[in-house]
Amino acid sequence: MNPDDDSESAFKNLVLRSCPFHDGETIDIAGIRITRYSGEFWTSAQRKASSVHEISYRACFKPQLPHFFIKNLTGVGSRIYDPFSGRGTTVIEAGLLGRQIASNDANPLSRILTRPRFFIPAEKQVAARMAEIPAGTGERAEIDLSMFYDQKTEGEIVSLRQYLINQEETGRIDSVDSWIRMVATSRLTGHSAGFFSVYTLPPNQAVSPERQVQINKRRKQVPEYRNIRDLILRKTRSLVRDLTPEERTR
DNA sequence: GGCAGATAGTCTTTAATCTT
DNA sequence: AAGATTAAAGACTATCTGCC
Repeated sequence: MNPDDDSESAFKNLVLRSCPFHDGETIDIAGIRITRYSGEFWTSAQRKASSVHEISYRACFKPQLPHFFIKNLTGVGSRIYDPFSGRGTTVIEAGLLGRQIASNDANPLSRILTRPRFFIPAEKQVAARMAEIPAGTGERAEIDLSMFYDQKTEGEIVSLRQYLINQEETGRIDSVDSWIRMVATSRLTGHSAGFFSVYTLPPNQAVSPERQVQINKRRKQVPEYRNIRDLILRKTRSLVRDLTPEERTR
Protein backbone atom coordinates (compact mmCIF):
# COMPACT_ATOMS: atom_id res chain seq x y z
CA MET A 1 0.00 0.00 0.00
CA ASN A 2 1.12 3.49 -0.69
CA PRO A 3 0.08 5.80 2.17
CA ASP A 4 -0.96 9.23 0.89
CA ASP A 5 0.52 12.41 2.31
CA ASP A 6 -2.42 13.01 4.61
CA SER A 7 -2.14 9.73 6.44
CA GLU A 8 1.64 10.09 6.62
CA SER A 9 1.45 13.54 8.22
CA ALA A 10 -1.36 12.40 10.51
CA PHE A 11 0.90 9.62 11.74
CA LYS A 12 3.79 12.04 12.18
CA ASN A 13 1.64 14.44 14.20
CA LEU A 14 0.47 11.64 16.41
CA VAL A 15 4.05 10.61 17.14
CA LEU A 16 5.19 14.18 17.78
CA ARG A 17 2.24 14.94 20.07
CA SER A 18 2.96 11.87 22.15
CA CYS A 19 6.54 13.06 22.71
CA PRO A 20 6.68 15.33 25.78
CA PHE A 21 9.50 17.68 24.70
CA HIS A 22 10.68 19.63 21.70
CA ASP A 23 13.40 19.19 19.09
CA GLY A 24 16.87 19.76 20.47
CA GLU A 25 15.55 19.88 24.06
CA THR A 26 17.28 17.67 26.63
CA ILE A 27 15.37 16.19 29.55
CA ASP A 28 16.13 13.83 32.38
CA ILE A 29 14.17 10.57 32.60
CA ALA A 30 15.09 8.32 35.53
CA GLY A 31 18.53 9.84 35.65
CA ILE A 32 19.18 9.37 31.92
CA ARG A 33 19.72 12.46 29.78
CA ILE A 34 17.69 12.30 26.58
CA THR A 35 17.82 14.78 23.71
CA ARG A 36 15.09 14.71 21.11
CA TYR A 37 15.79 14.93 17.40
CA SER A 38 13.30 14.46 14.58
CA GLY A 39 13.53 14.52 10.81
CA GLU A 40 12.05 13.18 7.57
CA PHE A 41 14.11 11.19 5.11
CA TRP A 42 11.83 9.40 2.71
CA THR A 43 9.85 12.02 0.80
CA SER A 44 11.33 13.04 -2.53
CA ALA A 45 12.14 16.61 -1.56
CA GLN A 46 14.45 15.42 1.17
CA ARG A 47 16.48 13.01 -0.93
CA LYS A 48 18.83 15.46 -2.59
CA ALA A 49 22.38 14.71 -1.53
CA SER A 50 25.87 14.92 -3.01
CA SER A 51 26.22 13.49 -6.52
CA VAL A 52 29.16 11.39 -5.30
CA HIS A 53 26.66 8.98 -3.73
CA GLU A 54 25.05 8.17 -7.06
CA ILE A 55 26.33 4.71 -7.87
CA SER A 56 24.01 1.80 -8.48
CA TYR A 57 23.60 -0.64 -5.63
CA ARG A 58 20.79 -2.78 -4.37
CA ALA A 59 19.07 -1.58 -1.19
CA CYS A 60 20.59 1.78 -0.41
CA PHE A 61 19.12 4.30 2.01
CA LYS A 62 19.17 8.05 1.56
CA PRO A 63 22.38 9.83 2.60
CA GLN A 64 20.24 12.21 4.65
CA LEU A 65 19.66 9.44 7.15
CA PRO A 66 23.29 9.01 8.28
CA HIS A 67 23.80 12.76 7.72
CA PHE A 68 21.16 13.49 10.36
CA PHE A 69 22.72 11.28 13.03
CA ILE A 70 26.32 12.15 12.23
CA LYS A 71 25.60 15.88 12.35
CA ASN A 72 23.53 15.78 15.53
CA LEU A 73 25.41 13.19 17.52
CA THR A 74 29.08 13.60 16.56
CA GLY A 75 31.60 16.37 16.10
CA VAL A 76 34.08 17.22 13.34
CA GLY A 77 37.02 14.82 13.60
CA SER A 78 35.01 12.07 15.33
CA ARG A 79 35.39 8.59 13.92
CA ILE A 80 32.33 7.05 12.27
CA TYR A 81 32.31 3.26 11.94
CA ASP A 82 29.98 1.30 9.66
CA PRO A 83 30.29 -2.47 10.08
CA PHE A 84 27.95 -3.26 7.15
CA SER A 85 29.13 -0.68 4.71
CA GLY A 86 27.44 -1.70 1.44
CA ARG A 87 27.98 0.96 -1.19
CA GLY A 88 29.41 3.22 1.52
CA THR A 89 26.64 5.78 1.95
CA THR A 90 27.31 6.28 5.67
CA VAL A 91 31.07 6.65 5.56
CA ILE A 92 31.02 8.84 2.45
CA GLU A 93 28.51 11.16 4.09
CA ALA A 94 30.72 11.11 7.20
CA GLY A 95 33.70 12.08 5.05
CA LEU A 96 31.78 14.94 3.49
CA LEU A 97 31.00 16.13 7.03
CA GLY A 98 34.70 16.10 7.96
CA ARG A 99 34.63 13.00 10.14
CA GLN A 100 37.21 10.21 10.29
CA ILE A 101 35.85 6.91 9.03
CA ALA A 102 36.21 3.16 9.36
CA SER A 103 34.14 0.53 7.62
CA ASN A 104 33.99 -3.07 6.55
CA ASP A 105 31.69 -5.47 4.73
CA ALA A 106 31.75 -9.19 4.00
CA ASN A 107 31.24 -8.42 0.31
CA PRO A 108 34.45 -7.20 -1.41
CA LEU A 109 32.28 -5.18 -3.79
CA SER A 110 31.79 -2.74 -0.93
CA ARG A 111 35.46 -1.76 -0.89
CA ILE A 112 35.60 -1.55 -4.69
CA LEU A 113 32.70 0.89 -4.70
CA THR A 114 33.50 2.91 -1.59
CA ARG A 115 37.23 3.49 -1.22
CA PRO A 116 37.88 5.21 -4.59
CA ARG A 117 35.41 7.96 -3.68
CA PHE A 118 37.77 9.08 -0.94
CA PHE A 119 40.64 9.50 -3.42
CA ILE A 120 39.07 11.28 -6.36
CA PRO A 121 41.30 11.77 -9.42
CA ALA A 122 41.01 14.72 -11.80
CA GLU A 123 38.92 14.08 -14.90
CA LYS A 124 42.00 14.62 -17.06
CA GLN A 125 43.85 11.84 -15.24
CA VAL A 126 40.95 9.46 -15.80
CA ALA A 127 40.82 10.36 -19.51
CA ALA A 128 44.59 9.90 -19.89
CA ARG A 129 44.53 6.52 -18.15
CA MET A 130 41.57 5.31 -20.20
CA ALA A 131 43.48 6.23 -23.34
CA GLU A 132 46.42 4.06 -22.19
CA ILE A 133 44.31 0.97 -21.52
CA PRO A 134 44.06 -1.28 -24.62
CA ALA A 135 40.58 -1.41 -26.16
CA GLY A 136 40.98 -5.14 -26.82
CA THR A 137 40.20 -7.10 -29.95
CA GLY A 138 36.58 -8.04 -29.45
CA GLU A 139 37.48 -10.91 -27.14
CA ARG A 140 34.48 -12.58 -25.49
CA ALA A 141 34.20 -13.30 -21.76
CA GLU A 142 34.53 -16.88 -20.43
CA ILE A 143 30.76 -17.13 -20.08
CA ASP A 144 28.21 -16.23 -22.76
CA LEU A 145 27.21 -12.59 -22.27
CA SER A 146 26.23 -11.94 -25.89
CA MET A 147 22.62 -11.23 -24.84
CA PHE A 148 23.91 -8.24 -22.82
CA TYR A 149 26.84 -6.86 -24.82
CA ASP A 150 27.79 -6.09 -28.37
CA GLN A 151 30.99 -7.95 -29.23
CA LYS A 152 33.18 -4.85 -29.43
CA THR A 153 31.78 -3.49 -26.15
CA GLU A 154 32.38 -6.83 -24.44
CA GLY A 155 35.92 -6.85 -25.81
CA GLU A 156 36.54 -3.45 -24.21
CA ILE A 157 35.13 -4.66 -20.88
CA VAL A 158 37.22 -7.87 -20.99
CA SER A 159 40.33 -5.87 -21.80
CA LEU A 160 39.70 -3.37 -18.99
CA ARG A 161 39.07 -6.23 -16.57
CA GLN A 162 42.33 -7.92 -17.58
CA TYR A 163 44.21 -4.65 -17.17
CA LEU A 164 42.77 -4.09 -13.66
CA ILE A 165 43.50 -7.67 -12.56
CA ASN A 166 47.05 -7.25 -13.79
CA GLN A 167 47.50 -3.93 -11.98
CA GLU A 168 46.15 -5.48 -8.80
CA GLU A 169 48.38 -8.55 -9.01
CA THR A 170 51.53 -6.57 -9.66
CA GLY A 171 50.74 -4.08 -6.90
CA ARG A 172 50.59 -1.16 -9.31
CA ILE A 173 46.91 -0.31 -8.92
CA ASP A 174 46.54 3.35 -7.96
CA SER A 175 43.69 5.74 -7.19
CA VAL A 176 43.02 6.40 -10.89
CA ASP A 177 42.72 2.68 -11.68
CA SER A 178 40.54 2.17 -8.60
CA TRP A 179 38.28 5.03 -9.64
CA ILE A 180 37.89 3.56 -13.14
CA ARG A 181 37.11 0.15 -11.64
CA MET A 182 34.45 1.68 -9.37
CA VAL A 183 32.76 3.57 -12.21
CA ALA A 184 32.95 0.66 -14.66
CA THR A 185 31.49 -1.73 -12.07
CA SER A 186 28.48 0.54 -11.62
CA ARG A 187 27.98 0.84 -15.41
CA LEU A 188 27.88 -2.86 -16.30
CA THR A 189 24.14 -3.28 -16.78
CA GLY A 190 21.16 -0.96 -16.70
CA HIS A 191 18.12 0.42 -18.39
CA SER A 192 19.42 3.32 -20.42
CA ALA A 193 22.14 4.20 -22.91
CA GLY A 194 24.49 5.32 -20.12
CA PHE A 195 25.25 1.66 -19.31
CA PHE A 196 27.46 -0.78 -21.16
CA SER A 197 24.66 -3.32 -21.73
CA VAL A 198 21.63 -3.37 -23.97
CA TYR A 199 18.43 -2.29 -22.18
CA THR A 200 17.90 -4.62 -19.23
CA LEU A 201 16.43 -4.23 -15.76
CA PRO A 202 17.70 -1.35 -13.64
CA PRO A 203 21.14 -2.04 -12.18
CA ASN A 204 19.90 -2.89 -8.70
CA GLN A 205 18.12 -5.94 -10.12
CA ALA A 206 19.81 -9.06 -11.42
CA VAL A 207 18.70 -10.77 -14.65
CA SER A 208 19.74 -14.24 -15.78
CA PRO A 209 21.10 -14.71 -19.33
CA GLU A 210 18.01 -16.78 -20.21
CA ARG A 211 15.70 -13.98 -19.09
CA GLN A 212 17.69 -11.40 -21.01
CA VAL A 213 17.28 -13.44 -24.19
CA GLN A 214 13.51 -13.20 -23.65
CA ILE A 215 13.64 -9.48 -22.91
CA ASN A 216 15.59 -8.91 -26.13
CA LYS A 217 13.07 -10.96 -28.10
CA ARG A 218 10.07 -9.16 -26.67
CA ARG A 219 11.58 -5.71 -27.17
CA LYS A 220 12.98 -6.67 -30.57
CA GLN A 221 16.43 -5.44 -29.53
CA VAL A 222 20.02 -6.53 -30.04
CA PRO A 223 22.98 -5.19 -28.04
CA GLU A 224 24.61 -2.32 -29.85
CA TYR A 225 28.08 -0.90 -29.47
CA ARG A 226 28.73 1.27 -26.42
CA ASN A 227 32.01 3.09 -26.04
CA ILE A 228 32.92 2.26 -22.45
CA ARG A 229 35.66 4.91 -22.33
CA ASP A 230 33.15 7.68 -23.09
CA LEU A 231 30.60 6.31 -20.65
CA ILE A 232 33.15 6.05 -17.83
CA LEU A 233 34.23 9.64 -18.40
CA ARG A 234 30.63 10.84 -18.54
CA LYS A 235 29.77 9.11 -15.26
CA THR A 236 32.98 10.46 -13.70
CA ARG A 237 31.84 13.99 -14.54
CA SER A 238 28.40 13.30 -13.15
CA LEU A 239 29.72 11.82 -9.89
CA VAL A 240 31.90 14.80 -9.03
CA ARG A 241 29.61 17.56 -10.27
CA ASP A 242 28.43 18.55 -6.76
CA LEU A 243 31.82 18.40 -5.08
CA THR A 244 33.70 21.54 -4.07
CA PRO A 245 37.42 21.72 -4.98
CA GLU A 246 38.28 20.92 -1.33
CA GLU A 247 36.00 17.88 -1.30
CA ARG A 248 37.63 16.61 -4.51
CA THR A 249 41.08 16.60 -3.00
CA ARG A 250 40.23 15.61 0.55
C1' DG B 1 16.01 31.42 -18.72
C1' DG B 2 12.72 28.21 -19.81
C1' DC B 3 11.09 24.24 -22.17
C1' DA B 4 11.29 19.31 -23.80
C1' DG B 5 13.26 15.18 -23.97
C1' DA B 6 16.68 12.01 -22.02
C1' DT B 7 18.67 9.82 -18.13
C1' DA B 8 18.95 6.89 -14.35
C1' DG B 9 17.98 6.02 -9.32
C1' DT B 10 14.39 4.04 -6.97
C1' DC B 11 9.65 2.35 -6.22
C1' DT B 12 5.50 -0.47 -7.09
C1' DT B 13 3.17 -4.25 -8.87
C1' DT B 14 2.61 -8.79 -10.43
C1' DA B 15 4.11 -13.50 -11.11
C1' DA B 16 6.41 -17.44 -9.57
C1' DT B 17 8.09 -20.33 -6.11
C1' DC B 18 8.68 -22.00 -1.54
C1' DT B 19 7.04 -23.08 3.22
C1' DT B 20 3.89 -24.43 6.59
C1' DA C 1 -4.49 -24.24 0.34
C1' DA C 2 -2.91 -20.17 2.38
C1' DG C 3 0.58 -17.31 3.38
C1' DA C 4 5.29 -15.79 2.87
C1' DT C 5 9.07 -14.85 0.17
C1' DT C 6 11.60 -13.90 -3.93
C1' DA C 7 12.05 -12.80 -8.82
C1' DA C 8 10.74 -10.21 -12.70
C1' DA C 9 9.13 -6.32 -15.16
C1' DG C 10 8.47 -1.97 -15.86
C1' DA C 11 6.65 2.58 -13.96
C1' DC C 12 7.59 6.78 -11.69
C1' DT C 13 9.93 10.94 -11.20
C1' DA C 14 13.81 14.30 -9.97
C1' DT C 15 17.48 15.94 -12.29
C1' DC C 16 20.34 16.84 -16.20
C1' DT C 17 21.27 18.42 -20.90
C1' DG C 18 20.67 20.54 -25.15
C1' DC C 19 18.27 23.80 -27.69
C1' DC C 20 15.86 27.97 -28.78
